[in-house]
Amino acid sequence: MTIFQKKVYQIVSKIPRGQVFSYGQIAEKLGNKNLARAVGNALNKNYDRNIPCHRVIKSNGQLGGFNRGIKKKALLLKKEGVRIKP
DNA sequence: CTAATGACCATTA
DNA sequence: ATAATGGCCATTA
Repeated sequence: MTIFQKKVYQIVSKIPRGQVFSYGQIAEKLGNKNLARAVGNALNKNYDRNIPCHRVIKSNGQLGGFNRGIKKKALLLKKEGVRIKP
C-alpha cells in the first residue's frame, strides 16, 4: 500500500452514490491530471472491493477495465444516472 | 539506477 | 466514426 494508492483509495471511497468520476477527475483532485494512468494502476493493484471502483470511469464516459463482476453494479449505476455515451 | 507496464487522456490522420 | 501516436505518472522487475 503506497501513499498514492491511499489517496486514490480515499477519493474513490468518497465518491457519493450515483456519482462517477473519471480517472482524469481523480487525477486532477490529486493535483495533476496526468496521474490518470497511475490512478488506474493503483486501483488495479489495490484490488479493494470496499472502494467503489465501478464508479470510476474513463473520461469519455466508458467504463474502465474494472469488469470483474460489477456489471450489475455498473448497470445499477447507469440506472442511477450514469449515462454512458449520450 | 534503467526499462517496461498499465483499469488513461488528448491530439491527429 | 475508429486507429494510431505521444505524453505524463506510479509501481514493479
